[in-house]
Amino acid sequence: MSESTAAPLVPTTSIPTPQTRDGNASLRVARGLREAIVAGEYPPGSRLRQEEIAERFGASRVPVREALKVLEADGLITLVANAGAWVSQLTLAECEEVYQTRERVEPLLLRLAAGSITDETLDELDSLAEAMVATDDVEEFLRLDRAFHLAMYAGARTLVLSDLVERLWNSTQPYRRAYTLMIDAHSQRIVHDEHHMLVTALREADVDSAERILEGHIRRTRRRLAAHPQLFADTTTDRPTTPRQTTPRQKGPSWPSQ
Amino acid sequence: MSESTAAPLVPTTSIPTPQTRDGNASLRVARGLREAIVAGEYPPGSRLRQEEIAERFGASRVPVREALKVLEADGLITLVANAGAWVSQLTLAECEEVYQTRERVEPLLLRLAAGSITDETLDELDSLAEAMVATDDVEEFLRLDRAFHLAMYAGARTLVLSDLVERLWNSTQPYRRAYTLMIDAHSQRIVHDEHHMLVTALREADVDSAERILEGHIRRTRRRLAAHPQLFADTTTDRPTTPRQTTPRQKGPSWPSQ
DNA sequence: AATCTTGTGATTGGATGCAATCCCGTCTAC
DNA sequence: GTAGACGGGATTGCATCCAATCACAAGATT
Repeated sequence: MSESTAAPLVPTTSIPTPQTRDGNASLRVARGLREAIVAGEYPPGSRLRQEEIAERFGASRVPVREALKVLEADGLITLVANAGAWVSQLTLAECEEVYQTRERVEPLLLRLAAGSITDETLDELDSLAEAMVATDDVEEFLRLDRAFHLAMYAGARTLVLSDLVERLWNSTQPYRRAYTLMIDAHSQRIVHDEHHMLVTALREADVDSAERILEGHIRRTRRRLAAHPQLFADTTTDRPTTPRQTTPRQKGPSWPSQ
Repeated sequence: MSESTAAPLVPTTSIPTPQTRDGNASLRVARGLREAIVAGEYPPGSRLRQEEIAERFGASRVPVREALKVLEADGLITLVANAGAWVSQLTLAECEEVYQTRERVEPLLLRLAAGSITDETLDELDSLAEAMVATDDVEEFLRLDRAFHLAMYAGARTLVLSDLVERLWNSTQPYRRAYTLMIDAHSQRIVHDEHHMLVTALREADVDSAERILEGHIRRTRRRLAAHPQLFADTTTDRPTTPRQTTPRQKGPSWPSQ
């Protein structure tokens, strides 16, 4: 490239600041990497190399490391000092913990949001629930499910709580995906009924019922997940049978302790 | 490569690594700064300068920035791009949000911990509750209150949930402190009674009652806080009456949006 | 033959330096 | 007297560079 300039110094790869704009690089990396993990691009246990991520997002390793700290706090990845970063692997117990937390927290968020749910929102919820029945694409199903729940909560003028709920959703997304892949028609029908009952309760402005239905909905999902322990990291085997290839099954705790 | 090391270069400034040890600096900074904020050393609204923190903890600005990211995720501080970091200021609404979340989440954690509470723990809880009545030092009171609750939860073999509860405690600590300063004898007596009832319920292994008592305990504290809105940042005045001296009241949202 | 030791390559952690941006006191205009 | 503009100084954001640590493979010893 580039003989036009006599001085071959200054490599600069043509553009001086290709994407330094956009305000702040670490935010961009955190957002993008979070999306990629939630989308399943990096499955649980994947090793995340700083330089690879840096190159992918057109940044240096410094903002990447800041983003990794954020994602660790999100519970999405696990950092081990001087060793590296891995996408978090949840044990069944940890996943149930997150779901039990959701059972308590999401009904509250729904209550806080219920007041400002409009008729248009209710119609939108109905069509989302319908679309979930119609599709048989797993990714589409997951997207619709997430959209359904977040649409219910959209009216809440909260920051802390909606943030928390989104984190809880993100950290369990891989397991919802794995489970959805093996879901049967019967369970799918139940999910649909529960969603429909939720919209009905909301339409009648019966917040107490809506809370209870939502709690039961999450609890049933948790129970169904618990019936498939093979989806999770095994707690019994401390020494991994797989001698750690590119993905050391458990380099540190699957969830950072602090 | 090279010769047999005839050259005694290597300045090494006497001590090779004065405090590089200790594993990792950003963890040390995050821990120390969190303690300092929770201890009230930096009140809400304080500006946090990277270089000052770096010097305080004997590190450079890079690990400090990583620590700031972690504390932002904790909800303890608020980062604004290209502007700086401030200790988070909660509005009354945000503080109530956190308390409502605690009302739902802490009873669950108590339930999960209840199974492994020993008699010694119960005695310890009793003495902590007694000590709270005895003292009239605010900091001591806060420390004991925190110790009481965390001791109840100590037996829970959870990581996500206990982490979450600790974060919720930390982010509301300044307001508990401000409130405790103006607490009357009557309210203090109620707190003591609730703590005593909690221990009693736990001693009788009545988890359902314990959950309800704990929920009511937190709710009553929230109500008392709400009766003192002057403790919080004001939502009505968008332009701060105080023209921002060292502490710009609201540079961005008091809680990071993502 | 199995285990311990040693050394090399790869990866992470942290310090320094520089460009971009913002804060804030001061000045100007109405 | 109040609101807006402006420029110096301070502070943040990021890239590069170097040291420290770890993983892993080859060799030596019992």
